[in-house]
Amino acid sequence: MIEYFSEPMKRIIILYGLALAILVFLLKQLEYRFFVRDLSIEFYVGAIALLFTLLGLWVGYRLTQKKVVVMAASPFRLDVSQLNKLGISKREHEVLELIAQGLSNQEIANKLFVSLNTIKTHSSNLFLKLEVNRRTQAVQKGKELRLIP
Amino acid sequence: MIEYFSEPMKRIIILYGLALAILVFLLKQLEYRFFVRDLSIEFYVGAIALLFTLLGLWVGYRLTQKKVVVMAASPFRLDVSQLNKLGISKREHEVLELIAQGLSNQEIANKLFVSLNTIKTHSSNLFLKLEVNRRTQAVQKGKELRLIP
DNA sequence: ATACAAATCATCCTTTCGGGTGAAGGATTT
DNA sequence: AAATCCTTCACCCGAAAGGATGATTTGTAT
Repeated sequence: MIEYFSEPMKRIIILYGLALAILVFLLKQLEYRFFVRDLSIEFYVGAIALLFTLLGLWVGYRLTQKKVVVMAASPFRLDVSQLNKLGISKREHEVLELIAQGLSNQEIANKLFVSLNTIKTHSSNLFLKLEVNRRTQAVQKGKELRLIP
Repeated sequence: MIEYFSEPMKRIIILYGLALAILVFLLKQLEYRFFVRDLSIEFYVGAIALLFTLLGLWVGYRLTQKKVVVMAASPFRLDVSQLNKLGISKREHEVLELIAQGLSNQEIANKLFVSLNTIKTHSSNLFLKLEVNRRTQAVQKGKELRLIP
C-alpha cells in the first residue's frame, strides 16, 4: 500500500477536518437554537478568518521549521570544480583537511606515513594555489571555497 | 512618533483588511441580491477557511523565510558562561578572534596597538586555558565551545 | 588599603612554519 | 619516446610560533 501522506500531514488534515466540523456545528447551533442570525455577517467572517489564519500560520511554521533543521544539519558539499580550477591534487587536499584538523606538519607526516619534508612541500604548493601564506588562512579559504567542511 | 509596525507588517495588515472587506461585500451581495441564502453554511465556512488558511500559510512563509535567512547568516551566540568557566579574559578572547581570522601574532599586535610579546603572552595563556598547543587547534576548540563564530 | 586579576612588556630558548630550489621515481598523455 | 603531472624526499635559511618565567602597571573588589 502506497503512503500518500506523511504522518504530520495526516495529523494536519485530521485537525483541519475537526476544526471545520466543530465550526459548522457551532454556527448551526447559534443559528437554529438561539435565532441569533442577526449577528452581523462581519462577525462570522472575522471569527472564521481569525481561526483559520492562525491555523495557516501554525502549519506554515511547522513546514518551514523542518527546512531549517535540514539546512543546519548538512551544509557541506565538496566543490570538486574548485579543486580542479585551482589545480589542487588529492594529496594536497588531504593535507589541507588534516591542517584544518589542527595537526602539525609532523603529525600529518606520521599519519600519512611520509616524511616531514614531503608534507612541507605539499603545504607550500597548497598555499601557492590557495594564494595564502599561513595555514590558518588556508583553512579559512578552504572553507569559503567548500574544499573542507 | 513611534513606529509600532514594520513596513512588511503594515502591508500584511492592510492586505488582511482589504481581504476581509471584499469578502464581506461579496457575501452581502450574494445574500441580498440573488437571495441565495440557502447556499449551505458549510460552503461559506469552507470558502472562508480555505481563503484565510492560504493567507495564513503565505504570511507564515514570509515570516519564517526571514528567520531562515537570519539563521543561515549568523547562527552564532557567544557562550559567555564558557568564557567564565575557562577563565578567558576579554583580551584573550579578542586575540582568539583575530587568530581565527588568520592573522599572525605580529599583525594582531599591530591591530591592537600592543607589542608582539604581549600577544604571545595572551596566546600562550589562551592555549593553556583551551588546553591546546597550536593556534589552529585553538580556533577549532573555540568554535566548538561557541567562543567564536 | 591591600589583595587580586588583567594587561602589558621583556628575555631566553626550542620547535614549527614558510619559502626556495633541486631531484628522483611513477603514471598518464600525446 | 618525450612531455607533463603527481608524489616523494632533501637541504638551507629566516620568520613565526610556542613555552617558561619574571616584572610593572592599572583597575577592581573586599
